Amino acid sequence: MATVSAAPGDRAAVTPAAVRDAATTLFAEKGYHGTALSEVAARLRIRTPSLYNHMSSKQELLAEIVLTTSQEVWAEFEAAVDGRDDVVSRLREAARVYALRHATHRREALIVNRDVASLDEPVLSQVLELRRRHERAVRDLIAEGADRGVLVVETPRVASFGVLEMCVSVARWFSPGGPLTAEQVAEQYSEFALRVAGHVGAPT
Amino acid sequence: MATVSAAPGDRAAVTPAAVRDAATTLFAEKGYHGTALSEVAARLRIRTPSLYNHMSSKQELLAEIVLTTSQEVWAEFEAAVDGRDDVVSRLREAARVYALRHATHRREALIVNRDVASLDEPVLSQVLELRRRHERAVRDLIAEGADRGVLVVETPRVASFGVLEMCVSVARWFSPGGPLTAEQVAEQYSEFALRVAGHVGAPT
DNA sequence: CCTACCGATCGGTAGG
DNA sequence: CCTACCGATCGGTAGG
Repeated sequence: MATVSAAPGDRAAVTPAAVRDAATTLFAEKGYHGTALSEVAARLRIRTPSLYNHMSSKQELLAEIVLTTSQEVWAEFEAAVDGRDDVVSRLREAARVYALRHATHRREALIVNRDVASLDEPVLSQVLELRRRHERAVRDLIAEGADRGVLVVETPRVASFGVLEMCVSVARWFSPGGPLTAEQVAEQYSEFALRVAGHVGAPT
Repeated sequence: MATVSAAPGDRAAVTPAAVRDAATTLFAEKGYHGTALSEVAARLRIRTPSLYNHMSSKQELLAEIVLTTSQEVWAEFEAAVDGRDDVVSRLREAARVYALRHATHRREALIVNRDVASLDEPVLSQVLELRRRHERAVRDLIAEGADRGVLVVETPRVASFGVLEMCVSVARWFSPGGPLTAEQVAEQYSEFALRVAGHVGAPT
């Protein structure tokens, strides 16, 4: 979805998805509070009040972007670990899909990490709950690996933050036009994750 | 410095440092554009126009916070690697001081990473130059270690972003009231950095 | 999809 | 350090 009808030189055909896409680009670039709805409208070549034919408020735009992203993150985690019994390969895949998402959905990732505190309730609580669930699942994975002796960490909680936040930060430096594809970066990061978690024999 | 005269129940004695400290807390919490100067003033129990006895603009507050922090990061890096010839111990110390800073200067770190794009020129360029210098220095460290065979990485650039951004993210989860001290976290993160960089024998 | 317009709030100044 | 006040801009509504 998305980007389709938000192309700079595009004509008419504004849709809710186009408004959301324009908002996503601008929120990612300038932040939620740093973006005026007049800028979103200008990007779509319409006047500010016309936006209200496609959305109900600025806050709703933010809520949709952040909640959808957070739900997808959790769904991708579940799909990644599903059917794998080896804790190391579960961690590897969890890190891979998380890093991959942050390379392929950079705008959404930047918004989630920058503007989550600007959300109104009840969406804020829903998003924080999804985030906690993901953090806990990764922490449990690392703790289990440590118990079984296949991972070596001092503090599972610290290692899980190290792993997760490292993946998140891909959104801050990755460029689709760069020398590496999103998949290649995700592959390297899944390896980094195992190294941070002290996977024996991980180097090389 | 700082926090001293910004205590909630405090009386009078507003200084430039107190204004900057109150702004640092609020910018970190709500973002630069999400913070009104009236909130900074309220925190100091004065009226908004009185702030102008201690600063010249909201933008100047941001510029001071971000530029000072960026300069300190570079100075700390130089001090950390100074006098060490072993590339592994240089990387370890660089990661340690960077992680330590992000545990001890959480507010400033959050502002730098969230609101750097809101800076006016010429400060924006100065800050980006300092950041590039730091990134390049760490990348060179990892590349040198790979050349000498003491580190094993696929792409030094990717590994250096992994290491640096992992350290940065300490600001997003560390709590001074938690079970670990800033120094203990920094120690674990310096170990993570060596693991990511494929330091042979790093696990355990 | 538009023009016209709203109250609220913003950063900042005047002038003491 | 204050009150009084400024122009600009914000998100959003009325009404077509």
